Amino acid sequence: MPELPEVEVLVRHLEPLLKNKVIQTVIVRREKVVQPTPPPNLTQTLLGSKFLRVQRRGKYLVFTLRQPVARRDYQLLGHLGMTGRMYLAPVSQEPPKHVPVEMHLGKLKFVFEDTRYFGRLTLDLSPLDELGPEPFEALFTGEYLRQALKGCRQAIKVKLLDQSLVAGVGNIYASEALFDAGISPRKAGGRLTVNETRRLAKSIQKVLLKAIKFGSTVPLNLEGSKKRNGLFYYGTAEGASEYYQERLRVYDKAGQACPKCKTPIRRFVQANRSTYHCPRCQR
DNA sequence: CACCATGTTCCTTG
DNA sequence: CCAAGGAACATGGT
Repeated sequence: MPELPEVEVLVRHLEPLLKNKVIQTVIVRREKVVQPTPPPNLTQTLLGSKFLRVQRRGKYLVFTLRQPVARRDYQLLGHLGMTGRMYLAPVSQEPPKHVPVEMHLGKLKFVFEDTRYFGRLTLDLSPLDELGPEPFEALFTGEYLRQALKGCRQAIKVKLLDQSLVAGVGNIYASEALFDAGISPRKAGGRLTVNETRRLAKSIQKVLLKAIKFGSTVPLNLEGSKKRNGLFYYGTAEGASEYYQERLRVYDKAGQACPKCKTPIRRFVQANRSTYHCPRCQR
């Protein structure tokens, strides 16, 4: 489940559910997911703490908690990796196969499920220091991109995955944004014209915002116990299939007609990841 | 068995 | 030190 829009939708979903809940039990089943915080350290810190708020920064979830006794506020950092999910469930519910961390909050429990264990739930906030601007903050403009890409010889698609350039864009929305802007994913970052960086900044915002709106509109299945169907990758609840159609325009659509010019969409590999584009619309 | 998968980090090479 | 490329991490789906 994880690029900026998915995390944003999840954060909005979790915020009211977690707010003011007190942690009564912490279960760490996979040390790796919590590191570099030692599990006993994490458990000791969290026990008795109350959730104050849930926010997003890039693809990270930032939980603010309060220890009532010490009267200390602190933050917990979450990341979903490739397959992470976070949701509330009845304490009595049977835990699924891969749940690295679980916290009991009265009759409900906060579940961090992650089949591949690439995600994180830790007290180490240092990854936040490496992040570039949020796509929706005022600083993020075509001019910013132009400056930041100066002298860059790496392909723009690959650069968009660099979280220090912009925070939150991942493999799906990188292809989508470049398609929307009509820019070749192969073009070196430093060779984009002023016009192109302006279009790209706008397209990134447009594509992410559209996805957030989609995720806030459609009934989602955030527990994700069902399989994904490739159209909305964290899965929708029943009866949402009509919304599916136009969500993504090029990602995972190799061989299908480009929505603008009908040329078949192509897939190729950059930096070990799939890129999708229209060879005619994106020069 | 082969290849693919929403992400990040580490190791090598130049 | 920097940039770039590739593999590793771990599990599951097709």
